[in-house]
Amino acid sequence: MSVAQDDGLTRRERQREATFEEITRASRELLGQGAELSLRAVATKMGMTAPALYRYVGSYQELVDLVAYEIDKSATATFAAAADRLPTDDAGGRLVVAVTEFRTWALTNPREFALVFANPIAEAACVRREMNTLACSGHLFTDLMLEVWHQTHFAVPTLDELPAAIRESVLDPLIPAKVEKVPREHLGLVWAYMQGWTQLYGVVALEVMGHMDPRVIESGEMFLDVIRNYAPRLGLGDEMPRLEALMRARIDSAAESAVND
Amino acid sequence: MSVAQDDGLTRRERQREATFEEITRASRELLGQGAELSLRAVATKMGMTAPALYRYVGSYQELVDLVAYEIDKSATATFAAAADRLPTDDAGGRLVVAVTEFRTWALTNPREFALVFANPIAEAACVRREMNTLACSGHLFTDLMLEVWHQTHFAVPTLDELPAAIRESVLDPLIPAKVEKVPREHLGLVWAYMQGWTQLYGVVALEVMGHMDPRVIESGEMFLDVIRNYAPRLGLGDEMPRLEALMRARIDSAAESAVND
DNA sequence: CAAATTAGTGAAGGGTGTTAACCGTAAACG
DNA sequence: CGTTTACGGTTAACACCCTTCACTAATTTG
Repeated sequence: MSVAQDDGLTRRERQREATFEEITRASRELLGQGAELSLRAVATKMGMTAPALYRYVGSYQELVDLVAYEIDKSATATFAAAADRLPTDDAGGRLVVAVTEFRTWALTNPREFALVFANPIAEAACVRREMNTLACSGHLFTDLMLEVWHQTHFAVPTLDELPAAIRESVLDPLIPAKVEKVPREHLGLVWAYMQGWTQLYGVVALEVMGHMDPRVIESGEMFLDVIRNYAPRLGLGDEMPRLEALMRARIDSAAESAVND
Repeated sequence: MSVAQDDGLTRRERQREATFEEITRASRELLGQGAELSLRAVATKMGMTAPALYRYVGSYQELVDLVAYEIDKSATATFAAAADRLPTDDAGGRLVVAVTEFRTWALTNPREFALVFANPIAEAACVRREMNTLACSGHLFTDLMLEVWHQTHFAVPTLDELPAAIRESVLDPLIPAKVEKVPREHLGLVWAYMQGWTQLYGVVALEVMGHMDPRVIESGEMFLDVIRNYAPRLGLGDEMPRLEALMRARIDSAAESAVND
């Protein structure tokens, strides 16, 4: 027996899946309440003993990777939700609202951010189950930028304008962007995406790590400045005043809800 | 007695100073050979036992802060040395060469970089002895940028053009830049510096953390692109071809010496 | 029903930071 | 000068940490 239930999973498999879910849940609770992420703490929080966790993860690092992936997935969902509060014909608005949400999330959950985006070890190990489930924040931002390109048709460099190393990279991108729909002559779009990600990651990481005047961080002006300077490359220069208003609204409302925590 | 020697330090104080020096030396050796930085490891490397270190640092975190500060100091010296290989009248060259050296150092010593620039805890604790010895990489880059401004007199926003939060921050800067010599109406320079630091930190941190296509990192094109896009704000737009050649030379020579390690 | 896989246990080894009690020796004081 | 203090080190111990091993009870499988 054990052939199937309604979802094709045997009873044990379902239980195992539930345990995985509980592991990430317990881990995120720990992280959220400022505690260290440790095998023992997670295990005891689940009413288990530490060695038992080795039935599910091969090492401590694997646990970290697992929850990092799960955090990325759920955080990305909130970014997407923010974008979806705007109509689909406002690609620029959707993009800036999503990146603003990214910044707010990072500043509110610095440990989670560090785990996912500043963990030098995690990287290559992003290979548990449904890695191909197109979650991962990267996908979202590339998709939103692609939407913008479809609407503004901003200029992208041609392939032979690109440096050789970049050309290689955009022709065979590692970070799986949805480039299948992009015609080959417009693949410079991927380069624009890399530039944008660099800008976004840079300012957010700097703010989260705190290597900047706290007053500047709190105001969000540096973040806005970076976006403001980058937006023209996406053909959003004219729209910037409206987009900036959108972002400021979200920054302020985030600051408000931060005071009553 | 014990009043003085030639340097006003008593024998014990000199010995203590030497021990501090040995602590940072041992720590950096450990870091350099890929080991973890731990109190025990440092102690045994010095022929001591772990609790003895508590006569010098109050906690593990304090040890980390100590070596972070020392690393920053010595790394900054190498950046300055790179700049000093160019004549003083080439302020632009000196700046781009220094930041290129910064990037190379970061990629070559990722652990050290993470310790100094991605340690969320270190920050406020940067207060051991000669913190006021104007080392800290921040000082160097502000000085080099100030040189550039003296030569190109690039445009900086006036105080009332700045957002309120930024105005406060440049009028009373936390990161102690050499702003005493800057007349009040040109204090927008500090804002330009903050922007530049954001750009530099962003791309370098992204490269070090590895959240980018390795081929792009290896080529250095993203780093060059960031500098290229920022340079015009410093009045270095016309000089960019020459400056880019300078940087490429340093990037390539660094890549060469990396293959035979 | 018997066999095999699974998910858990407890004990143990080796690592970490940290505190406490103790002890020579070098400096400071009368 | 001798006495006292303070400094710089020790060992022992505690409380964590990751990890492995041997073992057991239950569940699935043939």
